Amino acid sequence: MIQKDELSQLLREKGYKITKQRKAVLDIVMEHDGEHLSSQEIYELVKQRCPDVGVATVYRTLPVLEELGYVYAVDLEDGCTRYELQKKEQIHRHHHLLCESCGKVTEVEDDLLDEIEDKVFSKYGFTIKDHKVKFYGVCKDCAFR
Amino acid sequence: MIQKDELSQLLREKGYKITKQRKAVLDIVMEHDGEHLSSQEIYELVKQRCPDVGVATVYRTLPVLEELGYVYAVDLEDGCTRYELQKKEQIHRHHHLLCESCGKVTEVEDDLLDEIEDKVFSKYGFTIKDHKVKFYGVCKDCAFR
DNA sequence: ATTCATGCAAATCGTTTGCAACCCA
DNA sequence: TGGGTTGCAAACGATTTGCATGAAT
Repeated sequence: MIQKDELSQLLREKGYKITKQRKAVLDIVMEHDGEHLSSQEIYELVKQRCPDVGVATVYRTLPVLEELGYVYAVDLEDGCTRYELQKKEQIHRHHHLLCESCGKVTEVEDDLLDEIEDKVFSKYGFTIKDHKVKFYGVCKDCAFR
Repeated sequence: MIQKDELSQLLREKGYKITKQRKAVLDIVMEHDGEHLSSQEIYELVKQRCPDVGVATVYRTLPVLEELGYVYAVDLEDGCTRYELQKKEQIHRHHHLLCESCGKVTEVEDDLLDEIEDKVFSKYGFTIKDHKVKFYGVCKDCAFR
């Protein structure tokens, strides 16, 4: 598939070697678009398909995929690192809504941070490349209980 | 001091007992206003003053102080939970700028999220109570290297 | 042939927990 | 008194590391 060739190329560009383990990890993450799998969960899914893959390899692969722009880490406050597929079209990652009542996590595609990012640059001289935004509150379903 | 009496009252209201350990932890955090001490660092500072305080107590106290509104946790991506003094006047906590070059952390007092918070409510029915915002990029000093 | 990547197991490290002793209310 | 709190040490769990083997270039 096209994706695979792209992965090979990106790996090559950064001086990384092309291995079946790296392809396997990317496959799993791509097949779970829209989810926030933890490193452990990714490991277990990879393991189902390639039983001879070790945990360490998965833990070493994820940051590589992040560097290549395939995934990014999210912290959903449950004590582990989770990863999401990075959509190509998006420059910035999206925001997350964390419901304090039911724990549900909702994605917000709207960015809307341009104003504050401009202000941050003019006031602090800080050039923003990316952001992580989490909102805490109560989701629609829980509001009526 | 006034603060101490206030702590006692808040603890009492929540059904917690007033102990010298809890006062000691709050003292340390208040004396380090503007810093982002890790739980471990807070423990060490408390320990200097009260050598008989255990780690577990500090780890159990910090979430209590957070519940009372004295502090809040920040994740500066270095593998540990850090705490900041919550300023009374502020409704929301402030944002953080993380320089990818020198690692410096800068605070941004401006909130400027009203627009997006309104939009999130009207679009998702999600009632926002608080937020955590981190910006990644390059600070002024590093921009010229 | 080199160099980097892997699997395994042991090691790390921040944080949590069980429990008997303790102390505040 | 009685139940929340504490200190200690052991337990935990996610992640990392050392190292010999194995695969990619």
